[in-house]
Amino acid sequence: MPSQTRSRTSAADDSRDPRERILLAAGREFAERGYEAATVRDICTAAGANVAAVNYYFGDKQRLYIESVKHAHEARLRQVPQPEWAPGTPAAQKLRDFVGSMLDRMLGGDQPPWQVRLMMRELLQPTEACRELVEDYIRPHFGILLGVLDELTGSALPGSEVRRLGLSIIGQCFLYRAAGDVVAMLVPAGEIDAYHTPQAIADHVTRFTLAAIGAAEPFARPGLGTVSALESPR
Amino acid sequence: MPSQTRSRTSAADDSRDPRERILLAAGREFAERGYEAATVRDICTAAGANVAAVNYYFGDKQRLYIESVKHAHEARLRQVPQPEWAPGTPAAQKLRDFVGSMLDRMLGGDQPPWQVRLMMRELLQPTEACRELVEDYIRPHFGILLGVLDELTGSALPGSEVRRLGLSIIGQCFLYRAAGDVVAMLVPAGEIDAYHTPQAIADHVTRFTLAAIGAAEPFARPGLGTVSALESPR
DNA sequence: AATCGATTCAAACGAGCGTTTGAATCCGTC
DNA sequence: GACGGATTCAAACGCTCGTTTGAATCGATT
Repeated sequence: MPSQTRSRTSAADDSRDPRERILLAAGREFAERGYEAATVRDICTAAGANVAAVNYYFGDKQRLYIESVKHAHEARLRQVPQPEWAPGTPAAQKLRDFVGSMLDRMLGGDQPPWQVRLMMRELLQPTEACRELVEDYIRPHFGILLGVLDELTGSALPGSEVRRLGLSIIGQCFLYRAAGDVVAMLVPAGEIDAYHTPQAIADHVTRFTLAAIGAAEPFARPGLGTVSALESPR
Repeated sequence: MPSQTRSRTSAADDSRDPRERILLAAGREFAERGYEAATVRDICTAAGANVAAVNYYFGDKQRLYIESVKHAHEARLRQVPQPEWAPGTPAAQKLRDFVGSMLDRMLGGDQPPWQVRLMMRELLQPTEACRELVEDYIRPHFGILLGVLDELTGSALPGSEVRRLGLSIIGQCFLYRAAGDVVAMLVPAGEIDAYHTPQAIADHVTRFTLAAIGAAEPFARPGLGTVSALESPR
């Protein structure tokens, strides 16, 4: 008899280890449908394994979920390492690199988006796997960003302020990942391809941030005042 | 026999109309657990109604879901109308008002957060109810923001640029709503209450945006250059 | 070739789900 | 007070889910 009807999903599925195959299929399924809606039957079918394999290898569905989140997270870390900067790299360049790689990681087409989608679910509605994800993955990245911002502002700002700057940057990128469908509804049809690619967004976010910090020219020089103070023209 | 064991949830539940009660309970349940995990039995128990009431009034679970999303959306529109500005109000003031009311709507404690949470689910993983939500609720608000930004920049920027500015502002606020739990993990414990209240965030986002546009002082005046320039230490 | 633990399998179990049913109850109308 | 439609109810139906079971199969070791 044939070993199994495989070749159900992508090419990476003929991994020798069935445990690995199930983890992959589970990640995809959980990412696409969510924890409740995903069924172990569908996962096992996609992995070319028997229904009982989940319980044999992972105990139960919940542990499979946690393992698949970790697995996707580790795969992502391997795929997109943080950029290394030569000493003397301008801080503005570092910021552009950081934002660009973050957006690539979130939206980039060179890797399947389901891994990020799975992690996104965790961030939006934290379960058990979330804290681990934050400590291992998010916080170190956030720390790098804070370092760049601190350098960029000449260490003139208190930590709390730098953190808020960092969150402002992440928020701008995050919107495209989390609510990309809605963004696509809000801007004219042809504009997405021209002005909302990862590259274009990275340029915009970097320029926006540099201008706010005072390390680049502002977007406009309107004659309209602030709330109470007045601005000094060039 | 007693009419029913009510008083299960909040005070607004003794609405005379059972249909209304079910809609309210369904909104809360769907917001908290998601569509799949929420059960009509729990919803009906919370609403003080019989299980069959859902099918009697709404046909099936999916139609109940769509109705509850619409219901939450309409209630929100009634609760938080867009601020009106007297003629001559400075654009910077309008921006602050807009951001503040958006954050209040998203995070504010004066109204139950489950309505926004329910709508958030729709934005993140659009279903049938999403397009309607965008057209009726999101797009008009976005239009107001674009108007303020256009005024703020003296109509000097093309529409595509203004839209990206608008998305940058929304993204900064959106992060706190969608990933608030993670934000709380990333900043020191005591800092949330001091620097990440709706008021404080609104001030920060407004200042950040005004600085980027050139309508306020930048956050720092570092000697650090842009990408091509070089930085000079303090 | 026999052995034995590891793995795979088809089949079934029990629970919980959304939904249906048909009778009971309510309530305005005549 | 009898009628009749609207509403409520307890009970059950059919289905799918996660999980379990016990036998069949595999593969290295003796």
